[in-house]
Amino acid sequence: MNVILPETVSAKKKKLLIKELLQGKEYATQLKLLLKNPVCSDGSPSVKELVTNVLRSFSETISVMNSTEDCSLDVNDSGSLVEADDLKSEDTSESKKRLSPTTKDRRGSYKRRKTDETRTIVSKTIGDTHSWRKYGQKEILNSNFPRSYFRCTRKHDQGCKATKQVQLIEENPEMYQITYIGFHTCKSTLHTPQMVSFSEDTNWDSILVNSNPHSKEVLTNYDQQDSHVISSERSIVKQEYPNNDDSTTPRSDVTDNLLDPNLWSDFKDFELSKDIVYSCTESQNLEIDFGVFSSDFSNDLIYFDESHLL
DNA sequence: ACTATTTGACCACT
DNA sequence: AGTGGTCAAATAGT
Repeated sequence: MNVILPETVSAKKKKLLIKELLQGKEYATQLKLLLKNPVCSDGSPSVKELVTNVLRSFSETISVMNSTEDCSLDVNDSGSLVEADDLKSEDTSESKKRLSPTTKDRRGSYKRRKTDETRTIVSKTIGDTHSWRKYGQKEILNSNFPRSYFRCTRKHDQGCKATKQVQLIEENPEMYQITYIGFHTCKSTLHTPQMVSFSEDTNWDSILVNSNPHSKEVLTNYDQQDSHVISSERSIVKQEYPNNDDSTTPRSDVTDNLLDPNLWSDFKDFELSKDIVYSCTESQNLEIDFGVFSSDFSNDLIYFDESHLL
């Protein structure tokens, strides 16, 4: 495990993060012992309780790390943190709308953000609780489906840098691969981002987490009716759907399916939802590598390489 | 040179 | 009027 905390993370937060990680490690250790010696009826916590605690610790940790965003911080091109307000001041919408005759047309003058945080999900729908504006569509080489580019509608008034790219998956045109780039710094969200929470009623048999330092992909499956198969090389998902009559009409344009309030009412950037495959890459604020953490609940196997912790 | 990504202008819809 | 899609053009990256 390789956690690099930036200078801008306060000592208090660092303390909190370390506390949570240590707690999670403790729970994982207990779990390991319990799995080694399953006949323990001495009042020690159950596997379910321990797994809940481990996941809660991770969720809490990531929530705290994400909360650095709340300080209106963002990352500029050189990788250093800047105030979101500064971004706002340099990008006022109305002043740019009409170019003066002397102003050069700045179309295409952009900086490609190679190191921004990206999260890739696979979903049947492309809508979410954020408001997006489509700004481009392009035929992509070696793909039958065009890629659509969306930006946050708050980009100009709040300097929100979040963008997403949507593309139908070649191997499964029923599913969209959605790549979120950058975090929302706008205040258009309905509630504060929250990590996935696991209740006592969580169906553990239906959850599979498989992550390694190379693929960094997390597959979640809350719906037992669905069957996901994922390749760690690419985000390919093969899925059997619940009876769905419109499955015979492939969608060629992602705008057909922008908003589905019922399906997406609970979806936020960092919330796991039904039918979603998450693939997280590098973080702009924190460089996190959870090392080797794999679990197979069906076989009662769990492996967490804690040597990476130190 | 080529592809991917973004911009700004324009337009349709509500 | 506000919102959001389309599209040609500009530019970054390889």
